[in-house]
Amino acid sequence: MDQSDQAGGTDSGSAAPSRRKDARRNKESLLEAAAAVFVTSGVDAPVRDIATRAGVGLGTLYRHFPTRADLIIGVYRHQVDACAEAGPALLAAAPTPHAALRQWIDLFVDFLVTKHGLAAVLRSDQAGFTALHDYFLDRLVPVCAELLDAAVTAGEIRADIDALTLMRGVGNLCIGAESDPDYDARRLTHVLVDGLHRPH
Amino acid sequence: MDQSDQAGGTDSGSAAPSRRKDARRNKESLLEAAAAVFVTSGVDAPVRDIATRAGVGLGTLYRHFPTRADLIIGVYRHQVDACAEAGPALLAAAPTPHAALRQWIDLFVDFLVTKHGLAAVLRSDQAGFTALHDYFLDRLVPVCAELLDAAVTAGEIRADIDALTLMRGVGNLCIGAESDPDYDARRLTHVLVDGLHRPH
DNA sequence: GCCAAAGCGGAACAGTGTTCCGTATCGTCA
DNA sequence: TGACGATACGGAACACTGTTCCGCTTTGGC
Repeated sequence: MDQSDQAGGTDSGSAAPSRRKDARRNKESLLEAAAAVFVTSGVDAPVRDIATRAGVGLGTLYRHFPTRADLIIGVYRHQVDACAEAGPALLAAAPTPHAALRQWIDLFVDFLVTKHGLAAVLRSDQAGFTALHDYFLDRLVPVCAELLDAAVTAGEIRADIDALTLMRGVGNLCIGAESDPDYDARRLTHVLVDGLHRPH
Repeated sequence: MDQSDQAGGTDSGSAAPSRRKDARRNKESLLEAAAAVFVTSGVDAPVRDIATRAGVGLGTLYRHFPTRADLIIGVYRHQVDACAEAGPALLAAAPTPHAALRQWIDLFVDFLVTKHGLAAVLRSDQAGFTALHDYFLDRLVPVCAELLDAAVTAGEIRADIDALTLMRGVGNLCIGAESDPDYDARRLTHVLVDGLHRPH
């Protein structure tokens, strides 16, 4: 897992990196610790565990990441961005837009099901998680919309499901997949995507 | 909402109703209070709220319902049973097994999306919720399997999705539907069920 | 080296689930 | 009817978690 410059340059809009070296180092430690703890205990892991592993106090954690969502975004931003960027490439390479959509959704599903509890928390209505929700949606929905539009234009699929709804559906289908070998989220998302096909 | 004899006769396997009138009355009060609180605050409502509304102590609540899942089952048992019983009737009445399946799933979806947070907790991996999970599955999966089998036998749908997987998928698609008017769980489940159609 | 600004740590608070046990109530039997 | 054992009651107390707050420390610029 690589998040070597989360605290650094490419922050989209948020606060500039601190001038103080210790602050930058702590933020880095927190991201590393969070990534490790997320793997073992899921994204719901106690905040204290993360602070302890990072060797910082709770106040420090909360200053750098006011909500758990900020921490999760920090840890997974790179992977989400990579997924977003894969969309146009797939569209160019795949035989049909529908095939591209299917492959892109596979990518998204693979990402989600390997992050213990992420799909669930993405769906959470708890206050404070809207930032997480919004980040994922801002980044991925436009890509999904592009693929969807292409498939609609090609006459491959029905037009009454918008990108947001589809993304939420796919995200929901991934909930719990990581902790239950009998539940095949990938196959179900395939069925869902198949169901988009124009009835004829 | 009617749960007038939850404490009474048709308990499948669990403890016999208490000989003491106060105990029976308290159990009844708790079910009523829980039903009311679930409507306003969701199935995640604080246990204390339920005990307070029922006018009993926490110990009493926990004695009658050792886990939140037991309480939820108590409150919704009748509706789950009704849904289960509707399956064969639909199969007999609908023009095709696939149509029956679709209607039955609509029934299930309507039930879930009107119970604030139920779908989410159904999917929860937290210890103690397995009883809830199991109750729903024990009751509904056989019905779903019957509908599914009929549709497969009729050659209407693919055979590689089992009832359990489908039920989980549908349940997942319902998560969050009650709190977000833009998310159309019913339509998505239709797409999913459409996707079951044999590719030709 | 000095100092204001920035950041740090963790105690303290608040909300929740869960346990436990002294006390009150019930149903029964003499 | 009165007494007695079984049953159930209530809520204080504990454990765990998220979140806030503030006195103290460290840093970087002068």
